[in-house]
Amino acid sequence: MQVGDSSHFGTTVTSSIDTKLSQTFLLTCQSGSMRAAAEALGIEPSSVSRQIAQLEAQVAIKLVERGRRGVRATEAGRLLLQYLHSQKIELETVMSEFDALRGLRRGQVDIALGDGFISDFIGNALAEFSATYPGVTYRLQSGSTAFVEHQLCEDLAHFGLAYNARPNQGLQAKARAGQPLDLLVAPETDWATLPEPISVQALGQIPLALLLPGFGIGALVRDAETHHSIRFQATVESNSIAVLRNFVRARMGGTILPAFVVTSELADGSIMRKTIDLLEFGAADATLLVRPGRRLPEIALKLMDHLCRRMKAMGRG
Amino acid sequence: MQVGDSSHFGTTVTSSIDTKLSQTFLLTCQSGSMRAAAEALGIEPSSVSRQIAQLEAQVAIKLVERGRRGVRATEAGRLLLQYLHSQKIELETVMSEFDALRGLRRGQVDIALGDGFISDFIGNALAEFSATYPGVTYRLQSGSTAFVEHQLCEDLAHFGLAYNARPNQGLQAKARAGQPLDLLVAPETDWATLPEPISVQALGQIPLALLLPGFGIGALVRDAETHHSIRFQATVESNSIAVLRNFVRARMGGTILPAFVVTSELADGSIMRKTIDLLEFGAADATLLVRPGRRLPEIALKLMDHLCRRMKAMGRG
DNA sequence: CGTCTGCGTTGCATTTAGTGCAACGATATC
DNA sequence: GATATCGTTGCACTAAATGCAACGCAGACG
Repeated sequence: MQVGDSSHFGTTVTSSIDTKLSQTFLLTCQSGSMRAAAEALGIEPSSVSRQIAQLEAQVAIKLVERGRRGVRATEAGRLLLQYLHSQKIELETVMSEFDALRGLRRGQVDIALGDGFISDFIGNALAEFSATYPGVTYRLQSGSTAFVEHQLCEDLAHFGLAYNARPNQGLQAKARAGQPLDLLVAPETDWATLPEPISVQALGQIPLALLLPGFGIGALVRDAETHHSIRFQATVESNSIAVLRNFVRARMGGTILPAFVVTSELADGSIMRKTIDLLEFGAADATLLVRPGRRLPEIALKLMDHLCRRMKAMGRG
Repeated sequence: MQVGDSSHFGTTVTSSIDTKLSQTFLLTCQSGSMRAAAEALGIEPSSVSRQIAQLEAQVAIKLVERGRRGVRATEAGRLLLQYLHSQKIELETVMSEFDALRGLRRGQVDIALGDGFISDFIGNALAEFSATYPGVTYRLQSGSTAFVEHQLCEDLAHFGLAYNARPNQGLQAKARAGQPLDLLVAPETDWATLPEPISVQALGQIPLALLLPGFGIGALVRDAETHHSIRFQATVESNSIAVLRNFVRARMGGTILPAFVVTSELADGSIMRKTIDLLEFGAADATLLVRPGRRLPEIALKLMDHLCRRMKAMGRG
């Protein structure tokens, strides 16, 4: 029995877990295989294997089951993952307090974006915000609405913006802006003189630039086509909002988008909006989602506040 | 503005803090200077300096103020220390759950021991417990009662054993065993026939082996000398309980100790105890202390339970 | 039934980063 | 103002982490 001896133990007791090892372990469990984690980390699979083996030796318990298609966390591994997650949350809190100490001159905000068009919205809203807080890094990940919800539930993003999101899971809508899909056309064209609301039949006569069905908006438009048994003239299909915008400004036809995407063009008069006589287009909205109970960095809160105000300002304008 | 890029940042954003660096930082703040931390870690002061500088670079904020006599944590440093402490607590929880998974075949219990004599008590009580749970490591640190309290308040020990502890601070006494200081003598000697309780005058006639004043018990005895204006015959003074015990068994005289120190000798009849007619000797007790609210590893709880039962069993025996 | 593809693991040569040593600069104390 | 103590920096060196290649293993497929 050893008394007052803190340096010598049976096998080597770790009073703490090495960060590099645990991060590798975390990424491996998330990606499901060592090779995937290795690629993500830009290192060799052998290093991942050794790091995990070393981590297991330190905690003296098996953390992953080596299976046929990759690895799966053991009971102990799940415990450790849970711990690492809580660590990450706590560390974020500390880091945000550091940001506050620095006078908000540094920091990072993770945002999950629904459908591609929102990135344009962010491009505008964020540009303003970024001017106020230079030095802040924004990590934007875009994907489907389901992707946004997943990112939030896993605490991989501080908040998210999604189109037509229903707060099904443990998510809360901080702000919801009615964002009907309108017809956007150039003012000098004949389409600009059509009486509002634009009927479905009239819409069918206009050459349109539409988003691909992979996007929520694109899918919504296609749904309308089938439900009302009409066929739009899709002159252009794209995955880029910029393409649609240029299509309109070139007077080649119209497009169907939420108005806020072209805020600046509406302001300077280069594009005008016209309401469409379709219930499903009018009910669409954009939602700012958060996971309740999560403590966010100060900058993230400020940015959220900024976005909320902006969304409410243009809510139904 | 970067979208979907998570690998490239301004200066290098750390989503987590390197363990080695943070541990060095922690130890440096605790010990008050880099050189002290370096000695404790068995490395050079230059390494400590570099590690802290590196940590500060990673979080991009000054963590310590370099002063004349060592270093002091800055505001940010204190935040980080607080974080590291909570990390340690959470990690201990995880580790204890690992222990549970292993079926309690491994683990570590940190114990703070008041005055040296307690280490003998542990040596006995722990021997039994250790037989039931082999593979468990016990980290025993002994010092003054104040030292024990400090260790507990800083969560450096799971529980503590102290002599004459008053739960002044946020500490709780899990068990308290009356442990009066008795006169211990060999049965075959004349002193064994003295009538109980032994008077102070009679005590003055007996050659005694006493603990050095550095120990709580030793100090208690010396206090009694001054308060009652008597003088004991201190034939032997030592910092070792074993020396005192052997002194008695060699029939050289008596000693003043709590009876539980010589449990086995009392049982086999090689030493006998005699009550002393002194209020301050009778009121002394041993206390098992914990900091309420701290979640302890399962093994620590089991050992505490074991000790509590043992203490109560011999409480006044 | 053998091949083939994916996985994790191991041995060895190389590179990287961490360390020790020594000298230096700064700062309170006497 | 001399001095002792502490943190910092430059440089040579050592130890640890990595990359590369080959291997063992299990399921998929012809």
